[in-house]
This record gives sequence, C-alpha cells and structure tokens, in this order.
Amino acid sequence: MASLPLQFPIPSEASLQSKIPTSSLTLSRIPSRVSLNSSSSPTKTSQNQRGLIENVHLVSLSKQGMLTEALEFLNEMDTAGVFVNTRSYECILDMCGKMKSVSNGRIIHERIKRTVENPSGFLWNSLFRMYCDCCCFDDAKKLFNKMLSRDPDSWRILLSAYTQNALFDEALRLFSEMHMLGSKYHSVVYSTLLRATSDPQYMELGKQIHSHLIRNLSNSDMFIDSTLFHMYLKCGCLYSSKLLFDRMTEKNVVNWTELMVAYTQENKQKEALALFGTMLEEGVQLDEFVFSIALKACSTRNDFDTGRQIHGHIIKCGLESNVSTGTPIVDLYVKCGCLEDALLAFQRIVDPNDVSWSAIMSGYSQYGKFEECLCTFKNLRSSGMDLNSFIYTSIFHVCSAIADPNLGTQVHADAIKSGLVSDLYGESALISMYSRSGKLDYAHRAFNSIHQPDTVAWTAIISSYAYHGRASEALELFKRMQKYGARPNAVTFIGVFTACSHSGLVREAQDYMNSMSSMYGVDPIIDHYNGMVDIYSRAGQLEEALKLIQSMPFEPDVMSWKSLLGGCWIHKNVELGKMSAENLLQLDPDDTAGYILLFNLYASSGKWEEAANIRKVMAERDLKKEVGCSWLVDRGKVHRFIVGDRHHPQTEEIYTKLEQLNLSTMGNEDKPSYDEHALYSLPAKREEQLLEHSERLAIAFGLISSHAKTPVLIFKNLRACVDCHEFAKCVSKITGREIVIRDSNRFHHFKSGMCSCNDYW
DNA sequence: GTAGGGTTAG
Repeated sequence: MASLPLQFPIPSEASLQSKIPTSSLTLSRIPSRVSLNSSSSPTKTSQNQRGLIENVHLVSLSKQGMLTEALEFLNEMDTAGVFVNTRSYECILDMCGKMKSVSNGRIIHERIKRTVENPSGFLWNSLFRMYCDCCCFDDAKKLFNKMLSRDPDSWRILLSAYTQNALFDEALRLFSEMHMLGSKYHSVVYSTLLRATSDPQYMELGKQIHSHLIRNLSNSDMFIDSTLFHMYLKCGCLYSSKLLFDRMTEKNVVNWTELMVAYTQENKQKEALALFGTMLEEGVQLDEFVFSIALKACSTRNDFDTGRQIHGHIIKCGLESNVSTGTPIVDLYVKCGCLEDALLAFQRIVDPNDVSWSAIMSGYSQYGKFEECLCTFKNLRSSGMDLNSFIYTSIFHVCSAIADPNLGTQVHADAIKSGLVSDLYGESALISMYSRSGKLDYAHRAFNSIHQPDTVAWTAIISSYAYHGRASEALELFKRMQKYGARPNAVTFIGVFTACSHSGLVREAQDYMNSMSSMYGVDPIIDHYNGMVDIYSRAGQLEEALKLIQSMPFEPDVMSWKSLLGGCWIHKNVELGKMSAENLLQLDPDDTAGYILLFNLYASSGKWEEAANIRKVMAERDLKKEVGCSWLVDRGKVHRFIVGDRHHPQTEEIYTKLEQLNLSTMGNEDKPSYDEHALYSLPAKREEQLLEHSERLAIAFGLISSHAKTPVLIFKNLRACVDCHEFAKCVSKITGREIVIRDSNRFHHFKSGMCSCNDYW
C-alpha cells in the first residue's frame, strides 16, 4: 500500500514545542486535521495522523504549564471534533499534578469519564498519579479501589506518594496489603519502601523488609544496595552499614560521603579521614560534598596538616571558590587558630552564603575581633542577606565580651523578630550574654523561657550564678538540673567549681570532685583539678593545694601554678609563692600575670629588693603588663577610662566628683595594698595614682551620668584592685547607690558598704 | 516515574 503524500512535512514533537508560539495559537490558524487526498480511502496511517498537530500543540501547552490555555484548546478540539489522544491526556494530567492543580485535574478526569471508552491502564495510572501529586490521597485511594487492572505501577505510584509525603505508616500498610494479595513487586517497590524505614523507630520493620527482599528478589541492584545501606546508617547501625558498604559492587561518591558523615557523627574523625584516603586511592570522583565532610573531620580534630593537604587538593580540582568547599576551608582555619588564612579563604569564595558569613563571624568573635564582627553584622543586615541563628549566636558572644547590654538587648529583639533565637544554641548564648553584661535577672528570664533546657542551657545558668558569686543558687540549680534529667558534663562541673571557689565552699567542692566520676560519669580533666587548687588556695589551704598539684594525674600546667601563686599572694606566703612562680615561669617565661603576682607578693611583704628584681627581669624581657581599663555604657555609648585619664569631655566634672568621693571615703577604707597598677611606680607616686584608677574614674562618671535609682554598671579588663574594691564599698555606703563591677574573674555587687563577694575573690 | 550526601554556634 502506497503511503499518502502529506501536504506538509510533519515536524517532530520536540521541534514543534520550540517553534509554535503557543499562547496565541488557535484552531483557525492551524489546520484542524491534516488534509488528506479526498479520493483516498482512510487508512491506518491516516487515522493516526488525524488531529496530530492539535494533540502535539496540546502537549506543548501542557508541558509549559499553560493549563488554562490547554483546557480552552481542549474545548476547541472538542468543538471541531478532533480526537484527543491518550498521550495528550497523560501530559496534561502530569502538569496538573506538578502544579498541584487538582481542580483542573478533576475537569480532565470528568472528560475522560465522558469521552474515553475503556481507558488504558496507563491513563488510569496518570489520573491516579495526578491525585497523588496533588496530595489528594482520599481521591487517589478511591480511584485505586475502583481500578480493575491495578498493575505493579499503580501500587508503586501510591507507595511512592506515601513515602515522599512522609506518610510512612500508610506506606507500610499498603505494602502489607500488597503482600496479603500476593501482588508481584520488584526492586523498585523495595527501594521505595525502604525509604519509609530509614528511621530508628522503624528499624525492626526495615530488617523484616530486608529479609523479605532476600527471599523474594533474585537480583539486587545498586538502588537496593544503596537504600539498605542508607537505612541501616539512619537507624544507627554503623556496623551493619559498613558490612553492606563493603559488599556493594557499585559505590558512588554519595555512599562514601554518607559513611564519612556517620563516622564524624560518632566522633570517629580518624576513620572518616581514612575512608577519604581510600577514596583517593580508588580514584572515586570527588565532589564538594565529600570535601566539606573531610574538612570538617580535620577541623574537629584540629588536624591542620591534613586539612591543608585537602585544601591543596581542592585548589587542584578548581573548587576553592565554590561556596560549598570554600566555607569549610574557612572553618578549618578558624578552628585551627589561623584567622588570617580563614580571611584569605573567605575572600576567595565567589558567592559567600549565610553559612560562609557565619563561619568567618565566628572566627572574628572567637579571636577578639569584636568591631569587625559587629561591622560585618551591620553590613549584612543592611544588604538584606539572609541571616541565620549562628550569626546571632556569634553576635551575642561579642555583646557579652564587650559587655554592652544595650546592644545585646537590641540584637536580641532583632533576633526575635527574625525568628532566629528559637533554638537552644541561641538561647544558651543569650543566657551568657545577659549574665556577663551584668543582667543576671534577664539571664534567668532567658533560661526560664526555654521549654526544655539541655545540658548546655543548664550549664550556662549555673555558670551565670557562679560568676555573680551566688554560689548557693548555682548549686541549687545544679541539683534541679539533675531532677529534670539533664546530665551534667565537664563544663557544668567547671561552673560548679567556680561557684564553690567564689564562695569558699571547700568541703562541697571536695565532695563534687570525689563523686564526679562515680556518680555523674564525668572524668575530671586538668581544668577541674586546677579549679580545686584554686579553691584550696583562695581558702588559704595552700599545703592542700600543693599536695593536689603534686598528686593529680596530670602534669601541672600554667593555670595550676598560677592558682597557687594567687593564693600565696592573698595569704602572704612568700616561700611557696616563689616556688609556684618559678614553676609557672618555667612553663611560660612570658606570663606577665605571673610576674605581677610575684611582684605584688614581694611588695606586700615588704621585700622591696626582690620586687625590684622582678621589675628588672620583666623590663629585660620586654614584658609589659596589660593597661588596666574600665568602661561603662551610657545611653548606648561606651565610655572608657585608663588610670589618670583626662580625655573624657566631662573630665572636669568627673574629677570634681572623684575628689569629693576620695575625700569622703578616706579613712573608711582598709590600708592600701599593692597591685598590678603600681608596678612601675614608687610607693608615694603609687598612692597618688591609686586615687585616679580607672575603676574610680568610671565610678565617678557613672554616678554623675546615671539615674539615682539605677545601679552603676562597670566593666574592667583586669582583676579588681583591692583598694578600688574598698573604695567601691565605701561609695555604695555613702551615696546609697548600688555599684556593679565585672572584673576579669567575676562580678562584684556593692551595696550599703558590702560586696557580694564578701571580700573573698 | 525507585535511594542517597556536606559546611557555620552555646
């Protein structure tokens, strides 16, 4: 039979889709049917060609998501009596599902019922899939129950819809139904279903399905292998996963990455990196995901050298500027203490995202680059970039370090507005921020707002009270924490020891030290022993402190000796102090604080020659003590003072006030001692300088600038000086004002001539 | 028309 010549060549469907300007196309502009030679009788070919262009056009409209136009065109085709083929229906239903337009899908469903006799299994499945894609599971199930010829695809479509929408119980019920009916299923059904069991709560079921597939499936494939491997990993069965992984005939980079992630989550960074090494040996194609997890393993274990090698590898692969690899490189350098390298790596990222910014901001906040951190934050905010809760946590850290409660409160409000303070990280950072800014009540409020505080949150509030010298409340919170089922960790015990230390609770601290490991399962580390040394030393039990240093299961470090030296200074034990200082300076010959403590010890014991010698050694080594600086925040502005400072615009008023205060407190204070401020001064000059110490200037300014009922809140970078501590006590008595000073160690709350530390610090 | 991965904080 000769084929009939067409009047024009029929283009391929694909080329038509790109050529036809679909939106304005109507039946009047394209032939409603391909013209055939009228004298010829219809043949099979001619039947197939009838309405072909219209159907192609309908498919084209559907694929472009122009559902309204497609429906209109469908009506025009009806009017013109053009046959709508199954393929067109499938396409339009597919788009209805993708666009979740169940109303249009229902119109098509009705049309099919009216116009299509005996719809094929394919068409039924298309309809069915449309309802599934639109999440209309009731309609889908109704249709499913009506379907006479459910094929394996029908089951799979519904099963897949259930798993994709996390309706795992329904998925498992359906599978059970399939099983009861003895339906045939192949690997696709298993891999779809296993998705539902990749959760610890379904692990047993997952195992059953695994054994089911072993019995019913003759050949496994990479989907099954991969899904089973994934399922066991997600259920926490690393060992089983590894067995499956080793047996997999075909492994790809995703499988390797998953296993590495599992190792890092179990704190097995070394194993993760070993896997990475094997990947390199086996020549697996690497991508940004696997690099990022390898870098994370390095940063977590502070493995700078391996991290640097991986960085080199990334450069070779040309992925250095990629945000997914560039960001963990930044984090690696931040964690390894190389802020400069981190900045360089950051600058190389072509399009840094919020994660990249939070990584670099965390670096800024950790390395004291507070101004840079705040400035970056302001710029990001005004640029409209998406911020995340990590960024806010870093900013809370900065606010707490610079002790600016106003800024902290503003950022807090901002974070609430952005909805980014809702997780425990942010909340715990908030507790610390408020407490370190002198607002213990706000800190407690932040703690109370946490629905279920975890160990870190409890630790933050315990440490806050400890830091403010409120030992009994801190220890009470420690008890409550256990009642609520939160398990203390090593950091919690640091808070507990801080509380005991600031209040001289030697017995209690001993009890905690002895029960840490047995009762709480926390093995003491050197920081805990040093805490105990500090507690003995402050309490004057210097021999006990020394005994502990000598008997503890760690080599004493700088902190161990410094704590003992501090105690020797307080309790004027020159011999032991000298020995502690020698040990301390042997470990770190440049420890300025160690020299200053020893100098003060000599000076306060009248050993001027030895004191002068310390000063000489320091000068020879070019060691200068950090300049004492006190500051306070008034109406959002930070006012800083150093000793004898005359730069403040209100200097006149400040000094007048200070003179007045010095006169009224004179005689009320204890006899002046010697402290770090006095190191390079002669005794007479020293006393003169004492009257202009930074704390006193800050107190004077605080009194004249703030409201009479509000406490004067002052921050100092060094430890509070004994004389100024006395001064603050007197001022609080004479003026009736409450004064709060945060020094480098803790908070002092002065009220009516008393300090919350009871002169014990 | 099935499965699956990463990086930032207290």
